[in-house]
Order: sequence, then C-alpha cells, then structure tokens
Amino acid sequence: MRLSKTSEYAIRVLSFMATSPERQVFSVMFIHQELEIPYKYLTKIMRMLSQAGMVAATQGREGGFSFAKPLASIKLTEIVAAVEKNADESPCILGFRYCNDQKPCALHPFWLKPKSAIDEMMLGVTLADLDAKSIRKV
Amino acid sequence: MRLSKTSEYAIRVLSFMATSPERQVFSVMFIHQELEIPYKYLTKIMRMLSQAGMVAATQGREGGFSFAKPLASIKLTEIVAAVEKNADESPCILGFRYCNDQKPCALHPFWLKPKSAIDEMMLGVTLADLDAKSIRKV
DNA sequence: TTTAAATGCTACCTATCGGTGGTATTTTAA
DNA sequence: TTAAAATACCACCGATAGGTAGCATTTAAA
Repeated sequence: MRLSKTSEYAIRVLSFMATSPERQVFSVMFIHQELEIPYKYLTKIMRMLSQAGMVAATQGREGGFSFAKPLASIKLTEIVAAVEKNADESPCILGFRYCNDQKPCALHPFWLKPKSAIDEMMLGVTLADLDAKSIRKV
Repeated sequence: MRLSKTSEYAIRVLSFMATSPERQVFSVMFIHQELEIPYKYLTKIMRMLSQAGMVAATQGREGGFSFAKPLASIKLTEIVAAVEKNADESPCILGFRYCNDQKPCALHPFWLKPKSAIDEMMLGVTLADLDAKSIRKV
C-alpha cells in the first residue's frame, strides 16, 4: 500500500525544486548531495521527467534541470505516471480488471472511501500547493 | 498505490472461503479452479496463511484448509502482514523513516486523510463484514 | 492393501525494480 | 584551446516478487 521507490524519489526531487525558488537550475550532482538519492539512478529519473516534459535539461558545464511548465500544472498523478509504467491500470484494490457496483469484488464497498481520498490527493495536489517551510529533505 | 499481487491473492482466497458457508474444507485444487490463481503459487500462500494461524490444514486425501479462528477476528491488515514482509514499515508516503508533524515531508498534510481512510479499512474490516451476495470471483 | 488425492517443503526459474559502470556529447570557465 | 562539469544513453548487475518443478508425507477411498 505504497508508492514505488522511484515515484518516491521523483516526488522528493520535484518538491525540493519547487520549494527552492531562489534557484533556477539544479544539477543532478547537487540534488544527489542534498537529497541523498543514488547519483546514477537519479540521472535516469531526471531523464524520464525530462522526456515527460515536466523539466527541461540544459546541457554542458553549468547545466542542469529546471521546470518546463508552471508548478500549478504538475499534479502528483502525472509525476507517478512519468516514472512508473503500470501506474495502477486497475482501480480495484484486489486487482480485478472489471470490478464495479454491479459486479463488485469482496472489498469494493470498503475501498470506495480510501480510493476517493487517494484520488483527491493524486489528482488535486500540484507542486504549487507545497509549503516551502520546514520540509524534510532526507 | 496498490497491494502486492500476493496480498490480492490472499484476500481473494479468504474472502471466497468466508462467503461460502456451505463448505467447511477447501482444497488448493478447488480454490485454484474457482479463483484462477496459479496452483503452485497458491499452495505457497495457503501455507503462509496456515503458519500465521488464520487457517488450519487437514492433510491427506479429502484434506484441505479451513478457518482456524472466528471470521470476525481476521482483519485485512493481518492478512497482508501474513504474506508480505515489509508490509509498510514507514507510514510516510515518501518513504521517510522519521516524518511527523514537527518535521514533515512535502506531502505530509495531504496524505493524512487518505492514510486514515486506508487505516480505517485495513484495521476495521474483518472477514465477517463481507457480503456473501454477488461477489466477483474472477 | 493399494493407490489416488491431498498438504509440506525445498530448490529453482523468470521478470521487474532499484541501482551501477562506462562512454559519448555538450557547454563553459580557465 | 583545453579541461572540467554537466547531460544522454546503453548495457549490465543484484535483489526481490511472482511463479514452477519435483518429491516426500499423510490420509482415506477403492
């Protein structure tokens, strides 16, 4: 009942960048040192976020990554989708492909409330909603 | 943001058994045929549930598994814990070991509601709460 | 008494996730 | 002009989750 490690990393990075307005460009090495995320793996994640259009890379010395679109337009669900394939294709908690009110799984009625609370967060929260103060980095 | 396949299987099996009061003993072969869960993997799961004390095995021909304690005493959280190690040790959605109101992660305030709705389900729902009618098996 | 049908157990296989190594390319400071 | 510092990319490695094979043991029906 949790996100993949890769999604955790991606959200940590983007929320760190989003709450550091004094800086425009972030190199992988800098992020790696600040957030203690494995350097090589982090380059891979940044490339995925770049290919998804959330951040843009400037190459060469003094290069790095910066946001490619407004913070308010980047939802959590989008971040997860960018780095995770199979970002739950099935909305059923027991993994059934076709589970609905007419033909529900055993947990269907109990899953409705948690599911909607999660959706509300994943679809509703954007990088612009994060509080810059007192955010844990490591 | 979902359960492991193994947890899905375990809950499917136990909810199937719990909502089939006309039958006392369930062989792995029978469950396998009814729920279309891989036979050999299912034997492994049933052994785990047996070792966790939720079900008891009767060996030999005509043997199988039956509940070892009252349905109302088997919570979802217990089922997941029985088949999954690392059944989220960290309550933080970004995986931080020490995340709390004083030193929160970026998503801390947004995760409170989904988290409590999930806990309510995992800790509150037991096998006795399931509706026998119209439950999807496959 | 034999044999079929069940669980118990261990070892292995395969795919995916998390993580590393190495090299090419780009850009700019020295 | 050169070298350092950055991203781009590809191939691989190790751990874990999901799944399989095979055989020993137990029990009861034939």
